[in-house]
Amino acid sequence: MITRRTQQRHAIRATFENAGRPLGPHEILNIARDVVPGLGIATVYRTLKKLVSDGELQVVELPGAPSRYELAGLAHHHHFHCRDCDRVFDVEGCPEQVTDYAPPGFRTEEHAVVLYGRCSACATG
Amino acid sequence: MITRRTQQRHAIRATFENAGRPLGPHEILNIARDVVPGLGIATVYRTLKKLVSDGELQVVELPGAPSRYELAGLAHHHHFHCRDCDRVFDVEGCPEQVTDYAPPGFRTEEHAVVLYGRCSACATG
DNA sequence: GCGGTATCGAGAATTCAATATCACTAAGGG
DNA sequence: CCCTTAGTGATATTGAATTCTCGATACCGC
Repeated sequence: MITRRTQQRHAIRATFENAGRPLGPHEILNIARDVVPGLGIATVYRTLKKLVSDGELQVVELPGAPSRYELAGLAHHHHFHCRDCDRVFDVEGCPEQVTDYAPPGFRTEEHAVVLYGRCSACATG
Repeated sequence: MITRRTQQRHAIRATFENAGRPLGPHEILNIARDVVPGLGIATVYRTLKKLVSDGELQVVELPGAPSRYELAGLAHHHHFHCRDCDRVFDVEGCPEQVTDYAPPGFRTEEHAVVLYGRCSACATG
């Protein structure tokens, strides 16, 4: 099964490289359609799935919201979810001692921090 | 619209008071059925909705998982999600400075921390 | 260029949490 | 105890995200 280099896949990859933040399927669709007008949502999902299983992208799950996707291999970071525009942004820095908060006997393997509020664009308006 | 005191509603309330941790609809169903054998999932959802709008319960949203519910009015805290048994537990303590991590210009209003790993029961086995 | 086939696009289908429907049950005031 | 009706249980339905189907398209090795 040879992997071909299609416009669609290229446009989706480029979308992530330009965005610099996690993107949802419909965000990707809207942005990548500027490059590939006929792009369909099925192709977006198909491509996301492939890029994730190829290790190029990572799934970003958030409370009460559909998954976002971001480039794999980024340094450990967390996320900011804007309540106005629903966009998600990366947040640098990490309260590493959070793992100590687990009750006695619990084995903590990972953690996630999500901030909620208004992004700079929405806080201004 | 008079509110009646039914066995079902009482059993569901008692379930939360005994659990001491956030519960999902099916967890509630299973536990409360020990008291009210015929209990149906529709009643669980109906009752949860009512108790939330009455301010008795709060919704706990978690990444990539159906909502849990917990008693309202608890002190600020966070959550631990066990990857083995899928149960959620409360975690005391809070890295308050996390809100400072937001990028410049962002207005942070709230935050959530979720720990992942094995709860004490699952870590032992 | 040609051909084989990976990939695409549109729409149908699936999944699963959550809600609605409706005939039946039972809480509780009189 | 009786009657009204809030509440219940089983099941159908919804809604949103995601996946599948299938005929059409376009990579790319030859």
